[in-house]
Amino acid sequence: MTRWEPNGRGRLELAALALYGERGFENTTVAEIAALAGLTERTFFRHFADKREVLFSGADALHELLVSNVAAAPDSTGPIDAVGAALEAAGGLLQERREYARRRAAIIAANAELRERELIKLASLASAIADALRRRGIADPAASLSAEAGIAVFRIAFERWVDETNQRDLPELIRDSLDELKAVTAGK
Amino acid sequence: MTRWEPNGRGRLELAALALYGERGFENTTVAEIAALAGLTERTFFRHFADKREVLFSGADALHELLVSNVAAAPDSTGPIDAVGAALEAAGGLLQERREYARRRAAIIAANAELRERELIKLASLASAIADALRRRGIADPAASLSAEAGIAVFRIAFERWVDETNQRDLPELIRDSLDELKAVTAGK
DNA sequence: GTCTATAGTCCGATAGAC
DNA sequence: GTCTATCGGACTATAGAC
Repeated sequence: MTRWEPNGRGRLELAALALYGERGFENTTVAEIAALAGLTERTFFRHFADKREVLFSGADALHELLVSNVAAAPDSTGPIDAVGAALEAAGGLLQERREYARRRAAIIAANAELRERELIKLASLASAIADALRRRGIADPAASLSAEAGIAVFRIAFERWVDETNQRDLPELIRDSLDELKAVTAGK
Repeated sequence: MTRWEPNGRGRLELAALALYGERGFENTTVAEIAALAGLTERTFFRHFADKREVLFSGADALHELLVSNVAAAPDSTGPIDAVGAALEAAGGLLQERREYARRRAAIIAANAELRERELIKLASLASAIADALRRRGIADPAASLSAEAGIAVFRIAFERWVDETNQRDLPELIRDSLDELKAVTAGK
């Protein structure tokens, strides 16, 4: 027997997702999330640096997956395609949790502070991808540009994916989005 | 004679820049900024929605300049080049206020909350540019991608520009950065 | 686990410009 | 009179200090 119910962190994440979804991020207090998870406010802040971070702790796994996939691409693959392939693989994982991803996306889209946090997470992702490209021998600014362009491609594909009307899979949308970027920059 | 010194808003902006620069964003209270400007905390929040916004109110002018420049490009110009030309023109304006721009950039770079705010401003800029492209008859996702890619190009050029060691002008760096993106997406 | 500083909101009051 | 800029004080919640 343990003194506490297990997985307090996970319970806090679930409680936050539920309350943010029901009544919105702004109309939810940390005390309410903690109470729903059977914990105290203080414990919430031990697990998460702030009220927003509770929605973003899963991002680390995605982060590492992307970096290792960029590193694992064949030597002959150019930077933008190495990034594209890594994004498609990550998109495959998100595809499997589509309902969760869409609920979370709706919560974030509804609040400016959460959108800010999401953008800085994506920026740090771009920075990590650029590092991985540099380790492949790609010089700057090509490394930074490929990473940033890749993130832009991902964002636009993701937006289309969460659109109710769109039934296509995320990896497919990512591939199309990258192709479209190539067409645009080629002056088509 | 007026009851108040004129231009309270401008005084608040100057006071904030000075204090954020001296002691950092986190170690500055709104009350201190207001006191330095000869106003009260309450008045600060009438002008600016929050403590960060005081650094970003100049962004609106840049916003409109970019949108009108995208709209003004010749019909024959493709989307990515219309965006590129608009960014170069905006870069020319920043070039004229280099010292101010660099002081402000250093303050923002030193604080995560300020970086978040900057990213969301750039995202809204990208969205406005995409709108302008759509008004030129560019369909999505080409419009969104051109706008987002343009912002990525701008960010990377701007980073290089604020680098002490780099003596090149911002418009020139923007042009180079766009050329580099074209090379990367062409598979070079 | 308690205490506290500070961001940010709300209601209202006041004073000058037009 | 209307409009706009200022100030006062009380209030809640976040987030960090102790």
